[in-house]
Amino acid sequence: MTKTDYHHGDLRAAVLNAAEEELQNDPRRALSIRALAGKLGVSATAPHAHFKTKDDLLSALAVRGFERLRDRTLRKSEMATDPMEKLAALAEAYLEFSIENAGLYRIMFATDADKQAHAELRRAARSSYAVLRAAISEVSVDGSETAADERTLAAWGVVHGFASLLSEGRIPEDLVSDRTPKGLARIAAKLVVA
Amino acid sequence: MTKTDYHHGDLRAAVLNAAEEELQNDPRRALSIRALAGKLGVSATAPHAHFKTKDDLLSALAVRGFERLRDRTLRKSEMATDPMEKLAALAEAYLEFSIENAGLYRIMFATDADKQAHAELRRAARSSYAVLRAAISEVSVDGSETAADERTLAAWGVVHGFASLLSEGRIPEDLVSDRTPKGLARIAAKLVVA
DNA sequence: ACCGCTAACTTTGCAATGCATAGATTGGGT
DNA sequence: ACCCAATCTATGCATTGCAAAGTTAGCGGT
Repeated sequence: MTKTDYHHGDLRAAVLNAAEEELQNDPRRALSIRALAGKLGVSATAPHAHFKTKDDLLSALAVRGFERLRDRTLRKSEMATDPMEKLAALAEAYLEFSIENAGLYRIMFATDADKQAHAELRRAARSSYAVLRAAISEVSVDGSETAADERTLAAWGVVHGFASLLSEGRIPEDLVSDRTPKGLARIAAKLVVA
Repeated sequence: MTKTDYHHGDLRAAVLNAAEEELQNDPRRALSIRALAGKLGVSATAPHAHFKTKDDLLSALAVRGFERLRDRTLRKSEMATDPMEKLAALAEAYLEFSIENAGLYRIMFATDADKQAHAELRRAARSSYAVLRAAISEVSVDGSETAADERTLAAWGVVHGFASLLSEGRIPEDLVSDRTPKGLARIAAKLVVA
């Protein structure tokens, strides 16, 4: 922070924080760089110094999201001892995250541009994946490596699918009674482990 | 078609077709009403008469998508007699659709706005769901109704999850050897039916 | 302490876009 | 034959992402 506020201090982080806040308030509304800048009291194009394009901003947000997702699932799964419980806890944490951070989650998996090009983003996504992979390995100690990989992919598929459908309100309430993260996680875990 | 081309004839359908074409050419590029209008040789705001907002256009596209998805999965699954084969065929058709119509698929499940408000869209999505539901029922004749519902949801979750991950290029190739629709469908079907 | 360099920020401008409004055109129903 | 409602055009406006050029200030070397 300087006396005059010509230099913001850490505008990059401030923009990311403001963006997340905006996503919390209105998860489905598209972000606007200019709006964020205005909210922070800087000129409309100031963020451009830190994010060359809007995709860069979205990618940076996605990286944050994957890191949080990893931390959260990891923390929650560590609380369980039984492998099966651990898997269920993982799925539950994943779904909770996708609900509570719906806006961020949407951006994480949005395919608007070539975000998959960002190395850092790939790494962050991988890191989240690894948590799930480890839990699966514990459950299926007898299976082969490729079987575990298939199971991991399937598990991610189910949970991610649930999360997607949930966020779009596309899980009919009359078909599944318990649409809470816990209930859906139970279904997913049962499916994977059986 | 009139002599003078003041009246286009069926601009609504033409816009939808042009949009789909655009999505084929560049599945991740955002649609532009004005660009579509230009492509069709009408004024920039002409489509506005048929689609009050852009969301209406996207919703109409999504409806088309769900109808095609339903037809395609239905046709493909009917070719199989064995219930298990039928399920696998369904999953495969679903994944094929999501790949070949990546742009349309993205819009179908994009949660940019309150598309879930459109009754017609909900009906179309339901219709797709029903096809899967029927196939699941055949597979698990012994289970209870709620079990079948859970399985259906899980099945949709897996397949939709795979499709999403696939479209985002987020299925690591070194983890799963066969990333084709057939290979992934096999994994999904195995998971659901086991 | 001074100076220059560079990153951070502002200003300005442009093009694309969605949308509203008002006006022109046309074909169909009465 | 006539009206009118649907369809399309013309115009204008606000928002947005982005580029280019200028301004400011912190920081390191001398």
